[in-house]
Amino acid sequence: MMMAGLRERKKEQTRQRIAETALRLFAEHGYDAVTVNEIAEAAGVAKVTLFAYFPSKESLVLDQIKDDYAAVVRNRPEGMPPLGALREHFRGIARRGVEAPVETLLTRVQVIASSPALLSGVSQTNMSEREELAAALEAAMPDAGVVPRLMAAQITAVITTLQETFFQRLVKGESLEKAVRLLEDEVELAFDLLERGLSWQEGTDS
Amino acid sequence: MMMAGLRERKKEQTRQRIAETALRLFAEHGYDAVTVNEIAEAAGVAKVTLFAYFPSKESLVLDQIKDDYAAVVRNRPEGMPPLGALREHFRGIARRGVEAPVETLLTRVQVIASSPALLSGVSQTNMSEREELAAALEAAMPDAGVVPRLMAAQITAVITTLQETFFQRLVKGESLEKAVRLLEDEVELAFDLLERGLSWQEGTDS
DNA sequence: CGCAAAAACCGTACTGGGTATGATTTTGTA
DNA sequence: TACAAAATCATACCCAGTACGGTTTTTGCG
Repeated sequence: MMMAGLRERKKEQTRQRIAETALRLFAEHGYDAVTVNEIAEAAGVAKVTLFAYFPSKESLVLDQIKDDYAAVVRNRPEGMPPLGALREHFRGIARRGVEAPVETLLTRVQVIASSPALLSGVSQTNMSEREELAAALEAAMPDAGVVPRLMAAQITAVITTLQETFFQRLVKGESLEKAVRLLEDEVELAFDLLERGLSWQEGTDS
Repeated sequence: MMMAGLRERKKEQTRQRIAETALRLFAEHGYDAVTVNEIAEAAGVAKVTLFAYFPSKESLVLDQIKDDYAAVVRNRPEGMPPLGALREHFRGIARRGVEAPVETLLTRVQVIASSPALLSGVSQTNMSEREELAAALEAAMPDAGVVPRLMAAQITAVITTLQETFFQRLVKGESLEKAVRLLEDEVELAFDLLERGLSWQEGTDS
């Protein structure tokens, strides 16, 4: 009868417990120094079960970090250019700061930043976002050759850089408020740069 | 007495043999289906020796694919803007086509394209190129905040896209000449886009 | 040449991520 | 209560990569 289940809730709970345990152990001893066996044991499950919930050790940390730029482009209001829609989207994100508890987020960022394997995983995620955005842009502007792909590459790269900068500041101990304020300005700057080109606003240097 | 050695030559030879053997086996049976043990055996060395020459299975294919954009920026002639120097650099690469034997190159590209692990490795390489370029740009235009990093991200992303497009055409059976001709045009287009912005030359679509 | 030191090489055994198998327990429902 | 589906598990396995300790090859030099 689809009771919308006790079962489901228990699964979600177990999943949560595994992820939390993993993050805690990683933060304590470092990503490489913790084995999945230890995580499983500490979370009270078997290794096999852990891998039934998470497809890899990386995914214990990187689960659900993927944003969906392509959807932003597809669902943009009539008459708004793709780039404008994306600018609005990130303006919104920057303005309302970060919703998740800062503590956990910060721990996660620190763990990621300290492990090459995880950083690589992040850039993998970015690459797949880029491909999806490229597909959405190609749909929005057909017969434009490589242009949509070039646009997608530039946009994704810029967004990634903004995120990196933001998180670096948090890791360095900057307050959330200040980091958010700086991010707001940089979102505008970055999209201006995208729209008007790198030769705009250089001035001093040749 | 630093005979500039027999030793050196033999090492280079062994290294070459390992890489060639690996590429051949990967092309025949697929990247995942070949174990490093098999490669080592086929190349007549021990697994340990293979890993003394190559730090990982991936590197058997991805060795030396890294370009050095940062150097292009650092060594640019007096008075030339960084972006102009990079444009010249890639114009040159496109014009003189590909120097390595097309056969081997094509095999390598096919193998890479067919393996997620290798694709991930490529994007890792791109990321480190991006960081180096960012450092060079920051040196070229100090006190510009995030701008150099944003530029580096955009430039690297665009170049990566051009490379991907080029190789995709080769894999699809396009002739080298035609692929090179298209690449030449796209280099110009891509750098125009970088310099003048995405809002330039859109026209049809809003 | 002969010989010692360095460097390359190798066999073996190990670690750790991830998977296959097949058995066992838990849970929703009749 | 009974039963089928789903979740969990112990175990054994595969493969990339490393540690260890020993053997062979190369080289510089007397």
